[in-house]
This record gives sequence, C-alpha cells and structure tokens, in this order.
Amino acid sequence: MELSTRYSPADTEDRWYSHWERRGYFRSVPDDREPFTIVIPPPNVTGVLHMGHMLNNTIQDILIRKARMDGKNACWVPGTDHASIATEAKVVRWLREEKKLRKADLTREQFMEYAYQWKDKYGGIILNQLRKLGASCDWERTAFTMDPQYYADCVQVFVDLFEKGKLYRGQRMVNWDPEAKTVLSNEEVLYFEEQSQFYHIHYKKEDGSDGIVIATQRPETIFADVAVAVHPKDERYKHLVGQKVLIPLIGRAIPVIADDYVDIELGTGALKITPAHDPNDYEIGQRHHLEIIDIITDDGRISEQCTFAPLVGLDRFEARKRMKALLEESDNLVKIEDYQTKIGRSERTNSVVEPKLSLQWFVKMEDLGAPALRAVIEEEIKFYPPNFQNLYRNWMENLRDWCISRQLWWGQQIPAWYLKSEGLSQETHVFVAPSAAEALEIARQKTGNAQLTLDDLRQDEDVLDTWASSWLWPISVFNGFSDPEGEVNYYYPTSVLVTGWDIIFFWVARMIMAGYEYKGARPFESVYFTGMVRDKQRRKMSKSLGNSPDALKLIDDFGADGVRYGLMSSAAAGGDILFDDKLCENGRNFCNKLWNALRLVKGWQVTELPENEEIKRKNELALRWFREKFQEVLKAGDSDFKQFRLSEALLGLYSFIWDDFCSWYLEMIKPGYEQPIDRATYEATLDLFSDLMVALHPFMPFITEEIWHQLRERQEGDDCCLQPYPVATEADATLIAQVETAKDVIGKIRDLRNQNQIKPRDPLTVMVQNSPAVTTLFDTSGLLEMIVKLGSLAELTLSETEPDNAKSFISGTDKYYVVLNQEIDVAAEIQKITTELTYQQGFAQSVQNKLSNERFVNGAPAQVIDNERKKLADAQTRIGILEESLARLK
RNA sequence: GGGCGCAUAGCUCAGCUGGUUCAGAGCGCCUGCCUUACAAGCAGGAUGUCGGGAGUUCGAAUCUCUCUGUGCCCA
Repeated sequence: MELSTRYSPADTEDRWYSHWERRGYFRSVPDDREPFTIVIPPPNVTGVLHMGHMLNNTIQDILIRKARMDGKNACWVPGTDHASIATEAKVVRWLREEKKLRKADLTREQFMEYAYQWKDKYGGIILNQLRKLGASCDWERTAFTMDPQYYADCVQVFVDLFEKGKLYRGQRMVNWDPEAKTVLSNEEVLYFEEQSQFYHIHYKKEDGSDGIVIATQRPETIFADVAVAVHPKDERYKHLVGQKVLIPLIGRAIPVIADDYVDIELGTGALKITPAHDPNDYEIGQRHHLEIIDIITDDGRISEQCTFAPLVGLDRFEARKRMKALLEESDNLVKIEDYQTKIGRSERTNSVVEPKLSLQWFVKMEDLGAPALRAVIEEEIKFYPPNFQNLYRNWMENLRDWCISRQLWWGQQIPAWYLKSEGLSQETHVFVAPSAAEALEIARQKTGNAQLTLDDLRQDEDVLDTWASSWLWPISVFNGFSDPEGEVNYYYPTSVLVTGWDIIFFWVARMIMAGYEYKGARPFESVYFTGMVRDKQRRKMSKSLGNSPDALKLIDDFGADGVRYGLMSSAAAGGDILFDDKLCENGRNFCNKLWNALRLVKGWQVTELPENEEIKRKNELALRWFREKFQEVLKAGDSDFKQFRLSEALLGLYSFIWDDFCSWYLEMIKPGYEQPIDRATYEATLDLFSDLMVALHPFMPFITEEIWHQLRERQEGDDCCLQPYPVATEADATLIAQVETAKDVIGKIRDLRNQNQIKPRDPLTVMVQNSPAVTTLFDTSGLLEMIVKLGSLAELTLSETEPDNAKSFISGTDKYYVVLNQEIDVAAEIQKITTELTYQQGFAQSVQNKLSNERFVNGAPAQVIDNERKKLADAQTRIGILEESLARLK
C-alpha cells in the first residue's frame, strides 16, 4: 500500500476513537485489579474547550492511559458542573435576547424549565470536544452536579452540617453585587487599580466650633456614620477623643473614638466609621459596640433608612455626585483629593462591589479545616509541585467561614424553611430538612403548633454556592452518599487530581475537607497542579483579549497528537505555558517523522537468505545497542512518571525516537539501494518499532495506534492502547558506551567532511593509530562495520604510522587519520592542533591541581577520585598524540 | 503591610538527593545538502562570569545569607 509522505490525522483520529469506544476500552467496573481513578475537574456545563482544558485533560489522559497499560483498572469519570452564577447569567441573557423575557417576569419554576432547556441544547458540548482530544473517559459514568442524585447529596450534606452545628445563618459583611443582587465570594471579586477621590469633610463640634476633618471615598454614606476614629497615638487628635462631632447636613452627634486600625498617614488620619458599609468599619464597630445603620438597598440605592431625605432613592454613585454640591453649600467640604486605589468589582457583572450586611448561610471552617490542613502538611496528600503546600497552608491557617448561599435560582435550593408569618430576614424559626414534608414535621414540633400546614412555610429562596456542590464530586460521582458501601469503596480515594492552581481554595481545599468529613479519608493521593496557559506576551488567555486560539481549529491544523505534544513538551507541573502554535507544529512534525519511519520500514524488500557476515554483525550490534538504550530510556521515563514529570518523560521518548531510532538505528540497518533486508533484522525492527509506539501511546494515542496497526496485521482486539507498558530491565552500559564511541567517530568524520568540502557520500579511507586501547573498536563485533557504513567509508584499517596527505582527529584516546585527496594547509593544521593542545594542557593542569589537593583526596569519595585520575590519564594520552602530530607537521 | 515564587544561550524553558549523562533542550541564527523515508527534512556549527556579592564545602547553577530586578497570592 502506498503511504503519503505526510501523516494525515484527519484520516485516523476519529476512526480510532470510535474503535476504542465501541470496544469499551474506557469502561471501568470494579474488579480484582488495583484501581487507578481520576475524576475530571468538571468544566462548566456551558463551556467550550479552551487551551486550559486541553492541557489539563491531556495530562489526565496520559496518566489514565499509562495506568491502563500498567494493568490497573483505570477509571476516568467525566462530567460537568452546573456553574450556578455563570450559567444563570447566560440563561438570563439568552431569555432576554432570544425569547424577549425578563427573569423578573418568570416564576422560579418557569425559569428553571427554560434553564434546563438551555442546558440540554448548549450544555455538554465540551464533552464531545474532549473526545476529539483523545480523552479516554468512561462516558457511561458522565456526571452532572445537578443530576437528581447529586442534588439530593448536596441537600443531605446541608442538612447534616446543620444538624452537626457546622452550619449557621448569620448577619455578615458580604460582598454584594447590586446588579446581580447576589452575594459574591471573596474569590469572585476582582480588584482593579482605579482613579478615585478622597473627600475631606469637616465634622464640626456640637457648639459649632472646629471639630475634625475626615477623609472618605464615600461621602454618600456619612448618614450611616456612627463614629469618627483616630489613631490612639495621633497627637493631633488626642484632645478630641471622647468628645462628639456632628454629621454634616443632618447634625447627628457621633463620638470620636481611638482605634489602632487607623492609618495616621492616610488621608487626614481621621476615619468616619460606617459599620454597615465597610468591612473594616464593621469590625471597628463590633469592637466598640457601635450601632449599625444601613442606608443602601439591595440594588445599590440610598434607602428610606437615610434620614437625609434629598438622597433617598438615588443610586449610590448619583448620590455621591450630589453630596459634593451639598457639602460645598453647607461649607463642610474642605477639599477633594485624587487618589489611586483598588476597587473591587464583580467578576460576572463588573459592577462595583458593595460591602453589605446580609443574612446568609455559613459553613464553620474551624473543624473542617484542621484535618484538611494536616493532610497536606503531613503529605498524606501530595502536591506536585510541592511548593503549592505553602500557598495552601497560608490560606488554611487563615480560614474564614464559608458563605454558601447565593441569590440565584439555578442551583440546589437551600433546604431550609421558615414560617410565612415571619418577615424576610426576620425569621426566628428555621427548619432544615431534606424535604418540605420533613421540614413541616420539625416545624410542628418546634412551634408546638400541630395545625401548621405546608402553606404556612416558605422555603429559602437561595441556592448553594456552586463549590458547595462540586466539593462533593469525588464522593458523589461514585454514589458515595446514597450507597456508602458500594463501589465508592473501590474507587475512593482517587489516585490523582489534575487541576489549575487558581482553584486551590475554591475547590481543592474544599474537596479535601469534604473527603475527611464524609469519608474519613483523603479524596485523592496526589494533586498535580497545572500552570496557566498564556499567550506569547505572557497574558492570560481570555475571551475579551481574543488571544485564545480556537482549540478545535488547532486540532484540525495539527492533529490531536500534535496539539497534545505541543502542550506537553513545555509544561512542567505548575509552570505556566507561553503558548505558541510553533509548539504544535513541532508535534505535527514529530508525527510526520514517525510516519516516514514507517514508510521506510514498510518499503523494504525482505529476503529469506542470510546476510553476509559483515552486515549481519553490524545489524546484530545495532539491534542489541538499541534494545539496551531503550531500557535506559524506559527507566528514566518510569521515574519521570512516578514524579509526574510528564514533559521530561515525553521529551525523553521524543529524542530517543527521533535521534536514536530514526537518525541512528534505522540508518545503521538500512539496506543499500534496491537491496533487500534480511528477515531477522526486519522482524526485530518491526517489534522494536511496535514497542516504541506502545511506550509513546499515552502521550500520542492516535498515531501510535495507527502505526501499530500498519506495522503488522493484528488480531481483532490486539490494539496498541491495551498493550502492557514496557518495563525496563537493567541496561548494558558497556555496550551502550561502545556504540557511543562509534557515534563519536562518525560525527567527527562528518565534521571533517563538512570542513573540507567533501561530499557526504564520497568513500573515504580512514585509519586508526594502533595502540593497546584501540582493541575495543575491533573486538566489539560489528562496530567497525557500523562506522564504515555510517561514515560512508571505503575502509577503516589499523595503521602503525601516520599516512601522508591525511588529517587527523582524536576520539576518546584514539587517533584517527582521514586520507584526503587534496593539499593539506600545514600552517592551518598546526594552528588547529596547537589550540587543541593548549586546551588539553590547561584541562590536565586543573585536574592535576585537584588531585594534588590533599583535602580533596581525603575528603572526596573514591569513585570521584578514580574518575579524576582517569580524566587526567586520558588528557595526558591526548596531549601525547597532539604533540606527536605537531612534531610531524613541523 | 504579610506570604510565596522566579532570575541559566537571542527567545521559551529543563536541570531531581552538591561531584563529566553539568553547563542542556526546543525555537531562532550560520554553513553545506532537493543523499534512493521525511526540505514540516538531513549533516554540521556558533552562542552563557548559570542576576550581583558574601558564606558553607575538598568541590556550588544546585545549600545558607544578603542585595537587585521581577511575578503572583493575601490584606
């Protein structure tokens, strides 16, 4: 069959993927084998494949394929996250743009129906895209964080935490998004350097005399002030502490207090305290037992609570503008100062975050955090790279309670019920239960009112933070809550989690907490942190910058294997990747290289006749050498895998295949023009090539499967992806070193050709100076023939004397002569040899110095000293040779 | 302000427990080749006070301290 000079991924990739899938190779059910389990970091259900996913999932696929080939029961669970806020935002936009509907006009039930419609239509595209990448997931296990069972698990955990007293409802300062009207977690707030102003405002004393000038960025909140704070050591204001000053415009008197928090240098050194609208003020307020006055509504307007009527109803920014004029008129504005500061904005709506006191559900972190911190510090869970331990520890030692309620509809509705008779946020009774009926039971008991009906209760409107569902992922996907004695006990703890370090707190830490809380065991043995994929200018890839390449187009252009190679070749764990198409190009080129090696081998005619002795010796040596070298590579690769050094493992195979297999081995055994190859070498080569494909398969699954099948007729079901991964045996270092000397000689001959304009194929005569050391060259069967072939020599013989008209070089401690049919430039040759001689003498001297240092000889291990002695001896031999050459030329 | 990291070839980075597999890879660059698998290729080549300084050691890119530059996280 005629093979194209280019490998065409499009012709093979889909075909092999469906073949694997059809044969059920990725399916896992518990059995006697050791499990190797990975749960996918579930992408947003609305997501499409981007570079980060490609990197992340390529790594998981490599690990899972390798484990499968190692004979383990490999199970990779795929799935998606309902991603409450991100998805709800998309659904709302879709309703507005496509259906001309506003969320406010829909009931919750109607909205959810639309949301599911939308999810069914657009959700899960990414899972099909993962197939293009080659991801060998067990698709029958595909999970979703809003699956009915998963939903029930989240509810059960909520109830359980509540019953254990690890969940509470409390007034807390939260990050409020006035546009989305929802609480944001700290992690959902992004900070930007922005231009702002400090308003210096004069708070006069009750008698109208000069009081104190405070600086604030938020003049519209002065009506919620309850104090002015200064630093206790600030001499300027000491006399005022304990006195009262008046809020401008409304003239309410508030105390001046002293608190360490105040920064003397910042602004005027005097700070207005507004506990309802600033987290730091809130804490100061708590310390000093101050009142809380809230004057901002849920949508960011000045509320009725504000005693200054002209502002009521205005948007907070509009109110700020008005305040400028009002303060000027009332002669309270001292000055306005420009100020650069960090403003927090909602990651989703970009609106300025409003600190707000709100009644929310919180998980107490104290008990949950302790075992999760310990597990990582004591390396019960190992991080790769390990320095992420520090980041983790830092966060875990400063845990804040986790706000898990979100004012959204898309998500697991919080299983808490209240009495309708009580106002919103005024509840004195809370009934937490898995269902309304059970909540009613509790309500009847707690209130002592047996007449209560479901109509008297209303369920909490909020849903769970999306991470409060995904933290159960490693347990819930194996039905660990509904069937705690089932297969979860086989698959859990999972083997490794592969994820970006940016969600170490959101997700990794919380899964660890849930793991210890609900399974009493770590959720995974190891965590492999990937870096961020960035563009060439080091910018994070983002939609708004438009710098993210289209993942599927990349696969079209370079093949999935090419892209996988590109991503992996420069992706040390934890390190960012500066992505460049060039990387994928390398991968594609590698595929072509493999393909052409296949074309070469399959193009050979095979003879059943035995080869002549010389060729036979050469081929046998080549084979032995290559097999030994393969062991070295496998051994290194094995250790790389154990340490998750996947890039290193891949690059090791890459250079072994490109350099050692293609450039050396195949050239060694390649028959002459239109000559056949002997059966034994041919068969052995097919086997070696097959083994290489098996070793490379986890990284580049498609092309290796294709070549595996092109190399030989295989039985049905005899596929590359199921082969046992080759296990290294001890390599014969001596043999490898012998062939290395041949490669060195060949390289030097080629170099000499290059420098003297001799064509690569001109047959040269080369001699080697007879010496006791030179015997290995002649004693190693096939070595001479190898040099003759790859050096394109007419002959290689021993010589007692230096021939005329020859140039020489040294390999190891042997002197070689290349006979040239041209004039030798004696002066240039002398120059060259002198330079080399000077270098060798200097080198010998430095080794000599080392060896005559008594402390070195006494202190260093014997092996190091022996090595130095050998270096010295070899250098001295070379010096002898060079001096001899020089003498002869002169 | 607190914490974590990084600095090695023109560029992007490897370099594990200190010792010739320690100064490496890929890209780029230079020279020569359309050699009977592959020009998306082949054969060669050049390039570095391993950020500065000090220390530990027989020996430091590797360990310690310090300075400088730089990135990130938290407040």
